Amino acid sequence: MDKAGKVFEPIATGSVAESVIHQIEAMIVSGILREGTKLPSERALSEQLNVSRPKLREALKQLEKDDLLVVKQGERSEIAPLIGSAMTPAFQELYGRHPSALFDFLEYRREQEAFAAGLAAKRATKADKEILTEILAEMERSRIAKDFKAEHLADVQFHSAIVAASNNSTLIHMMASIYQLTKRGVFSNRLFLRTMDGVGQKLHGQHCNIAQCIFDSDAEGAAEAARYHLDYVESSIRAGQERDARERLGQKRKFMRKS
Amino acid sequence: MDKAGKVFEPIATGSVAESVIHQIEAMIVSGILREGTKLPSERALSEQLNVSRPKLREALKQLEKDDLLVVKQGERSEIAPLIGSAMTPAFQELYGRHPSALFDFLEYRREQEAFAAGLAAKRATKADKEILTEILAEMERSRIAKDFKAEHLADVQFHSAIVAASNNSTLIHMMASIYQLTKRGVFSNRLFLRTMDGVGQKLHGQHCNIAQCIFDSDAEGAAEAARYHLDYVESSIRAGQERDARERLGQKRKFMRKS
DNA sequence: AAAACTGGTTAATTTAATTTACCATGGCTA
DNA sequence: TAGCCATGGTAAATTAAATTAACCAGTTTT
Repeated sequence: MDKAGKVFEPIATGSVAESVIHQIEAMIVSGILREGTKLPSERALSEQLNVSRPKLREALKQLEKDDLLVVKQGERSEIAPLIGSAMTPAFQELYGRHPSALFDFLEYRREQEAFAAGLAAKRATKADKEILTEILAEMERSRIAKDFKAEHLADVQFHSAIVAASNNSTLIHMMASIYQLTKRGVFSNRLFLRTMDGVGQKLHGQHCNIAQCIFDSDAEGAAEAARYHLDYVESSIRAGQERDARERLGQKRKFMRKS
Repeated sequence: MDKAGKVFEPIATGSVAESVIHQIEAMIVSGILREGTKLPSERALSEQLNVSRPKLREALKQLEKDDLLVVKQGERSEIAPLIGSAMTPAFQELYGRHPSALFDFLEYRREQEAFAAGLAAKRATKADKEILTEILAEMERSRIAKDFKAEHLADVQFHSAIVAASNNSTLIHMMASIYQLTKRGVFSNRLFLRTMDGVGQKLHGQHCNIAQCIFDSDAEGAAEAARYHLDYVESSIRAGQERDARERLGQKRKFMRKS
């Protein structure tokens, strides 16, 4: 039995603090705990985890040390910033002004969101679908109220929720970085507002179609609907720009006739 | 954050004894610890597992309680019998005498071993392949020495090793029950001896072919070779039975001419 | 401004595990 | 056949890990 006697491995029951760290890290990676999310109080959290407060604090201290948590006395701990930026602030400024950058950006988004929509159609949970339904309702509310800022925010939340429903942590993270550009208004909001103006109803229909394909677990349909939507957004922006150019020419002609 | 605050799960670091039980049970299910295998002494095992002897004993006592371990003072603990019998002793006796039962048995074995050979071709480890090579050599040795008992045992070991290399615990267990019938001589050894007589060289070649397909990771080839082998065994047994029947008729004719 | 919430610290206590010593049984060898 | 050596069996003392409880300091809310 000497031969078989060497097949056992040392038992390694992790410490309480290690187990806590492991669970919180897993929740960060899977997107359940996003950057900025505040944790419950230490007392509440130790109760939920069924561990003592000193041991919980040991774990939280380690997470703070690893730059995953921000801890301040008197305030609840919160998840640290997780998203780096693919662009420096200076490049973001230039990128936002560069005319064709917007279309490159839309092209990239189109492919990523088609991918995400396909995955979401396969993997979305009941909770994911309810979130999508709520955001769609909020978009419609803010569109009717002509609250463009709220409508724009809801639009980003909608696309972000689809990516979340893909349950692919790498895609979630990389797209969060992309959506941050949109949230910050790297591209002039005027471009988006022109797109929305007059075609909001149609865009809403497309959003509903994407969601319906996800609800129906139609992966190909969801990917195609997402691709179609982003194509439509791009062509609307192009049409708006061309309309602007024609109006500028018309104003110039009118001015020349007066003199 | 009240909503998100309910997403943490209680930490459950298992006790030392629970971890030991878990590891040993996993080794039983995966076939590493077979029935009859003796464990290292408690002192050696506690050293390998890096746990205290009292805690190890606590785990072993629970395994004994679950009928997975046999513990006797002064002797090393051993894995308890794990294989139940699909047949009662009375039915085994009848089954062994029933003429067509042998062919039903071979038919069942043929399909199971083709399945196992295919899996083994995909999954066999280096250790699995070495074991097969060793058993093939032992079979050849005992065939040349005309040690039929040893040859028969090696044959069962060969087929059992293929099943083990499939790494499918359910298949391993169910086939262990089947091979036990063979080991016990449920079917008259005379049938098998007649098969071996005169065709041993050919059967050996088939064994080598099966093994070679497994070494080559040829799943389809391995399954086909296994199926062909069991077909050949069956047809050899049938031929032997027909030869016996003709000899009995010839003896009767000879006796009638004398009177 | 006081109360209530939060994080921050530490000593006392409890629990789980380890260490150590010894007993009982069985097999092997001189 | 007795002694030795292996094994499993038992239990008390010690150590390590975790919990409990109490209190302090900062921030937010009423």
